[in-house]
Amino acid sequence: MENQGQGLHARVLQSLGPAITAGEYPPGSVLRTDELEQRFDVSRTVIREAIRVLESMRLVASRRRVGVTVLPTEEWNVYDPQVIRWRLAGADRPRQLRSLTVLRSAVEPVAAGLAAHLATPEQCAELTDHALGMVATSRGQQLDAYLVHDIAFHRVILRSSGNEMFARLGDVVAEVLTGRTHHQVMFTDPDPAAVTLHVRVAEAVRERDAARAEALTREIAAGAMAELDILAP
Amino acid sequence: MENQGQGLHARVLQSLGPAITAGEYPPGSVLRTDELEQRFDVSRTVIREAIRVLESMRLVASRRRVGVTVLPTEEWNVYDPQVIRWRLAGADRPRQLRSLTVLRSAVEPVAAGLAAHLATPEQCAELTDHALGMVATSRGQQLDAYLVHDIAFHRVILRSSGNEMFARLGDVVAEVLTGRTHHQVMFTDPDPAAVTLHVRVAEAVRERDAARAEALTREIAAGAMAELDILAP
DNA sequence: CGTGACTTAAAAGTCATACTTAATCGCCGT
DNA sequence: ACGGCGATTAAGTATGACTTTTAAGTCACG
Repeated sequence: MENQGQGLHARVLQSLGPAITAGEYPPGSVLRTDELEQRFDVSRTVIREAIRVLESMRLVASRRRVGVTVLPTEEWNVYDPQVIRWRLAGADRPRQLRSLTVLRSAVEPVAAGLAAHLATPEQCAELTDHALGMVATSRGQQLDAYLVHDIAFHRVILRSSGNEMFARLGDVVAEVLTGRTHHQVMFTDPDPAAVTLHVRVAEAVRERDAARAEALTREIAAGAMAELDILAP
Repeated sequence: MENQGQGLHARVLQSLGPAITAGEYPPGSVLRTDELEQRFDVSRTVIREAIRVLESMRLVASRRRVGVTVLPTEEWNVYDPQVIRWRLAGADRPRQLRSLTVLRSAVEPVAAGLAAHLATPEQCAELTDHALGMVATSRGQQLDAYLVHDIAFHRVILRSSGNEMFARLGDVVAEVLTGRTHHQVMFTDPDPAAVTLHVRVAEAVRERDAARAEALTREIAAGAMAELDILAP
């Protein structure tokens, strides 16, 4: 029996998860375990484990005598990294990207303000390094190298905030930035204004100027929103 | 075989989840399925399903020949509502409450600003109703009634923002507010200043004044932070 | 003495099957 | 028309046999 993933349940999950989040099964649709058993040619055990996981993500609900019903979008655990990844890979990627960018615009400025208070000298150094890295790679089609620094920069900010909820958004930001680079203005170099803002945020944090760090990060966020044509107040 | 919950796997989950998030099993500890089988007196099937769910929450990782190892805190899906509930019920409730309050302070002002743009007339009405409800119940030990309006108010703001990520934080805010009422200043009536701020937020949203709605909500958040002695910039 | 290839065994993963439980549907009687 | 009651269906649970991965121990060889 050949296997490709890290377990059969994972394989089933990687098939059902994207399908559900993509809306292939509209809310209210019913899946039956024995049907899935046949479709994936695996045992009951495997299907049930996959279902349990989908259930914990609130993508589906399992009820006796009726089957596994797909839940409406409002029920989904949209903060589950797995769900985020599936949705970003699927059809409503644009919508998802907007949602996440708005979330970023709320969180990152506050995180930067906290980082200005709490960042260790090492973190300040990392921040500066990556900001300078962004400058160095901001011209001449080095978008991938630029992206690495950009992601790292925002990750450090979020981690330095000392708030675990913020820190855990690092992956989300990484996905958003990656998505942006690879699916939008692939050809043009990054906006020089944005690059400068990053350098100045690093400065502000180093100088423990929370208000300035926050304000500057808010400008970066505004830029990101503008790129996606999101209404900016 | 007697059952109390909605399924045996749920019962196991409700026992293991809180234990792990409370730090009863330090990171790196190993659980073996057959040991758990005996401990809970259930079949492998049930244990495995519970493990799969814990795994999807990144509380544990299962590896062959070694067992189910508890992951360090940084790995946990701290946005999973279930995980949040477990942690709020456990030992590091205070820490968790702080993290969540900081998150609120970042998100809610932005949500309020968006709500000012997007709230429907019905939502504006709900907002006003609940704000007035807060006023009406703000004096004379009617804390439970007050709490209901407070929660509803913040829920409407988050939903009106038109951002699904924000909307899904409604439950979190509800937990935080409930926790605050039931575990802190249970005896004193709510701060009149906070009550007034809610009324004014409702006004600002109704008048489509995004900047004012955001600023006022920021004041509410600052108050919540102050209650928990969180450094305010 | 070290190192690399080989063996072993422990624990998770999978499967098949039998059985239990709960809830929906429809029949039947009032 | 309606309400209860049994039949039926699909999920839930239990169990035992078997497979796969892999840490760890062993042994021979350099």
